[in-house]
Amino acid sequence: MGRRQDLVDTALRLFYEHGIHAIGINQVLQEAGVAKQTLYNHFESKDSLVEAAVEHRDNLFFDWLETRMNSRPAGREALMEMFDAVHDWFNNRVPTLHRFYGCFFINTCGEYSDPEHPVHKRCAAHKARVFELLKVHARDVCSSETEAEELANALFLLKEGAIVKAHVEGDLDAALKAKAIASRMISPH
Amino acid sequence: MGRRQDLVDTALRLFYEHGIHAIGINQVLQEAGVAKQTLYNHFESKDSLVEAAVEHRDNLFFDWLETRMNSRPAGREALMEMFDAVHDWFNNRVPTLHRFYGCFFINTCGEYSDPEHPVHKRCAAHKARVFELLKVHARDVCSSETEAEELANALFLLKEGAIVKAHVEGDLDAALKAKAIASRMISPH
DNA sequence: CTTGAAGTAGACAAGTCGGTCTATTTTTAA
DNA sequence: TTAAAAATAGACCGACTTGTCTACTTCAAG
Repeated sequence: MGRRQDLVDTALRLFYEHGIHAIGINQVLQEAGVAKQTLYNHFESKDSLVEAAVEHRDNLFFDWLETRMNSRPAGREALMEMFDAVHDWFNNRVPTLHRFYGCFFINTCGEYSDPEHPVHKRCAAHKARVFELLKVHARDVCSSETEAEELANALFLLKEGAIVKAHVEGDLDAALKAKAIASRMISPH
Repeated sequence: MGRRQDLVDTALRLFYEHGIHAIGINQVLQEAGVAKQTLYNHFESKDSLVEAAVEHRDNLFFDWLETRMNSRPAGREALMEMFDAVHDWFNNRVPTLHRFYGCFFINTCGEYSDPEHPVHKRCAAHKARVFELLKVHARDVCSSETEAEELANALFLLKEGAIVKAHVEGDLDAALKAKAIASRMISPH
């Protein structure tokens, strides 16, 4: 599989579960079974490993969500599928995404609050990417671009809110509640 | 003001801006201008200082929000005021809450993912408290308890989503967008 | 078979971590 | 005024931090 990917996989898993500053490079190396020099052969610093982990998570998450939404008929059903998908995620039915510890990008921005930091920017880029995916599907049920933008925004806020509620409060049904609210927003009823 | 409160204030400010694991006890001491032994006189460990900081932020935030909502006529206007309040927060017009770095409780749960950890529990308790506040005001515009619960839930998700969008993506109008969506949910139009 | 790249273990550096301890000074109250 | 309480500076502890360096091994391609 390659040492580099081993490092990124292990780093992501540990960073996601415990936060980035709580995890030392030595722990990543030990759990990945890789020598220290190999890490600094592939990455110039811990920060660049962090960036790689964020990028990896971006692809992992986005591809999964896109596939799930595209697996349903275009329009209303595809949009609703997003909530079913994150519901599965919250309830640990998506091994690809690891156990649920909230949103890795939200958590990471909590540790990199400076919006100009490369890591923060990458997290923002991920959210923008997901928002675009939502907009694509929103257009299928809206008669104008403005309307699609507004619907995508509403669904996005509900989804983010559900992630937070599920993680902070441990509400495993947060996604279903968000879905019920979203359902009323998408015509036709 | 008391050394204890100096420590809690300083710790909260630093934890909020940089994350908890990124801030060492020595930095808190230096910026608070307090000796190390004094800290361990008031707190038995860093973790208990963290708990105190979370508790302090809970009161700071809740009292502020409650006051703002209660300053408006009961019902629809009080509910809408929540979005204006967080809009001011996002745009750094609430000195009490410091500069905006997202939600301290969400960020903190990103570093304390174990739901049984006292710090995580305190964050969950804060969110539950805010939810109850929302429910109180939702009852004023709803004809049944079930309806009030559902409305409060929708507004809560929109608010949490807006916080995330404002912080991660730097969208300073996220609260106003959430408000527009919420507005359509509250009868009478 | 050889050569060079890639990986290994582990010592090492310079600094920080949370936390303890001592010895001294300041503050508070009787 | 005096005695107790609280705060101070700073040494110290062992463990851990990111990152560098050396010396040795594994492995693949020509």
